[in-house]
Amino acid sequence: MDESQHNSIDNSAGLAPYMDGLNTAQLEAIQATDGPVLVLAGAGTGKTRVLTTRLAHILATGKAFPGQVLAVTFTNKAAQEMKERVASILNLPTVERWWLGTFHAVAVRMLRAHAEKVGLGSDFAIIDTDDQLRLIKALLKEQNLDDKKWPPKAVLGAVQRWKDRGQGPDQVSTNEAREFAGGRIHKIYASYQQRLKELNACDFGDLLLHTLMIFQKYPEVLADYHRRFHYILVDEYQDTNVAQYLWLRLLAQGHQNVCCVGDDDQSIYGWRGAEVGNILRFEKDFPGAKVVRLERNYRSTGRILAAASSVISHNEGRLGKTLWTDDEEGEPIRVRGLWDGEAEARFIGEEVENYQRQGKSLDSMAILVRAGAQTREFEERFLTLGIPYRVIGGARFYERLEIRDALGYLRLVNSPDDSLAFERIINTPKRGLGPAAVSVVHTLAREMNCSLFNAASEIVETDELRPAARKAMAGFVTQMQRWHGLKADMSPPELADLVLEESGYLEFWQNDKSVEAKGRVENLRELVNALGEFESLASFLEHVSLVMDTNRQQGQEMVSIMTLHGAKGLEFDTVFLPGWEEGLFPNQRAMDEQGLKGLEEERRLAYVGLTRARQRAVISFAANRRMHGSWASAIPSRFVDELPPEHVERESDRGIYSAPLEPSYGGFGSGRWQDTDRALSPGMQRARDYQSGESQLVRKAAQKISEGKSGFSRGEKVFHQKFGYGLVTSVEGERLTISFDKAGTKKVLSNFVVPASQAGM
DNA sequence: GTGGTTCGTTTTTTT
DNA sequence: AACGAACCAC
Repeated sequence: MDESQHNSIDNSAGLAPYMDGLNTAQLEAIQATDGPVLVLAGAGTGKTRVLTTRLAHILATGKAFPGQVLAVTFTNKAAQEMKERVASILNLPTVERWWLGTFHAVAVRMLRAHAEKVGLGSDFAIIDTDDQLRLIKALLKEQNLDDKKWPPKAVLGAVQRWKDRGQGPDQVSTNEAREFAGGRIHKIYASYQQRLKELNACDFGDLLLHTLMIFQKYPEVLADYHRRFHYILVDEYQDTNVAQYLWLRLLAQGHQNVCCVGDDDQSIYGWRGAEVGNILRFEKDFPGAKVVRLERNYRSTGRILAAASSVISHNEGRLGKTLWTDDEEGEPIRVRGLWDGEAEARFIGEEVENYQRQGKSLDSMAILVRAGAQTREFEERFLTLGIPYRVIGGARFYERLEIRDALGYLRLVNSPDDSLAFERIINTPKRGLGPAAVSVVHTLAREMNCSLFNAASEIVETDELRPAARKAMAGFVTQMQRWHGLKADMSPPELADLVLEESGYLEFWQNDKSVEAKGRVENLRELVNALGEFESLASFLEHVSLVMDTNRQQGQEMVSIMTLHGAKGLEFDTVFLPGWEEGLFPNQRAMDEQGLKGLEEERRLAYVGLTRARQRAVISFAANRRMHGSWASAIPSRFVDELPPEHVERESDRGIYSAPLEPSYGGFGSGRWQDTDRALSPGMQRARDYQSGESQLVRKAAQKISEGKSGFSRGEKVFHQKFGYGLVTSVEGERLTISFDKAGTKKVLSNFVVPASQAGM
């Protein structure tokens, strides 16, 4: 334990008031303003405070003017919080023109200033995922690639991975390019970039990639930024991808005053290109770097920290931190086994009510799940119990269908040459301009080398379209021209109102009788309202594509339900962690695709989940879970095993991992099948332990014996306690696919099944 | 061109 | 189970 972190530094040494109450390590991180600094900030160690105070300190001591500091974050929320806190420390009214924002917001500002260097106009559009997919689809078709074999999503994924790594089409090695469909996907990448250029558009990855290219190709531009930025601050450094890393490294070469804050144990975005390596390598990248560890935790009880530390200690290749707290030990971690997902939801519902009866606020409780789909069970349960809840994450405001459509209109009104917007709304609502009509416009646009809108205005003068379509198209073109003409004379909200009204889009939803239509109309109104705060349509559109947040609706006390990923950076008194089952968490797919790397990232997710808790954590798992429609048996997560037993209180429902006491399923089964000589798997043994309380030692021994195969083979006749007799149709390690005589085909773990010959023994 | 039906898929998410 | 995409029939 680092004694120095015990004591807060008092103010007698003449420290500025904003330094009050900081511990030694925090102070060190703040005061080491010059030269490279890596702050390893464990969960709950006051990371944000350090970051904001450091920035305030640099400004307050006159080391730099606001315009000379670059501060980057990953989310708008983090950027916003930082702005507010720094402004409040320094008592400043505004931080508007500061270089403080997300990587993308900062990059777009740089890119607008130098767009011509990568062949774009400074008014380039920023496209969303929908547009990206439509582009990719069109290109696949053009190149005659089968989109069954090469799903647009996967192709886009490959493109994004290249971009995450800072590689434009020209930088991808020939070898690697050939790996994907013999180079055809790489060809798609090249034409995708070409198309974007023609459309005067960028995707999110481009914002960084293009600025990176500019830095590399135009040393004078980079030198200019070097002169400008005396200090650089980076939040959540463990989440940076290669492109962001290169981008930062180039910028930091100027004054070398770069401070990166992060936690390698909380790196949970590897699947979208984040490289833990960036943070692990910091000292090599910046020789002479100072490394400050923040290890004193101000958030959680001792037992929660012990549990989190114990789990994460199973990872290799960590920089290593030891979190400690002055707080009390607190309550033990509760671990509860339940029969199935429904029972789990019932249990958590009851516990929420219990805690609520004890006077705990619903706001202080959260349920953190591995996958978004898991939220449903809890929602249903809470609905019947009447417990108010909010699901955090899900569809963001500007990702909603009606908002994207409306934005399509606004984009087109703003710049009629935005062909992606044109494509999106030309037949929304239905105007009788389907794929056939659009394809005619496409062809002409390509011939004339002009935008779709231009082509459409030409085409209505000809008889290339059938009369009905021609009339519809002419009407649309005329309307659009009128709206575009009104742009200069109307305020953004007035114009938006008019467009949504006259286009019939609003009416379309007003007439819709589905349940969600009403909400959609409201969302559209909200969009119009949001426009009120902007000078021009263009500035609003930029805001919406980069920044627009959706944290609305508060007031009533509610339990939060969200994914573990969504919970990063948040904290709650009580945290429920359901679904700790092998396959679900750690997620099977993560392990299949990424192996040990995937498992370790899952483990970090467990660490993040546990460290969200201030007072208590309640972990649960179910023995049976319905997945993708069919039932599957489950065994407790290995992470359960990695918790320190002395800090855990196990509870388990009766009978979840043993056969029923009496033969109740069609008269089969004596309940003795578990006593056959077939050794138990680690997971099954873990499961059984929750019933019998066997010692860890015994269990470990059992693990050794049983590691590996299931012992069943294809074609074997087997018996299952619940599903009856069946035939094994495939074997993957412990996972069997069985075609049951009565219950249909199910995936079942081998532990739940005995050879048919042993049934009823 | 529209609307209904079947088939196939299914983590995590920001910008 | 549930959702979306693709396909087919009017």
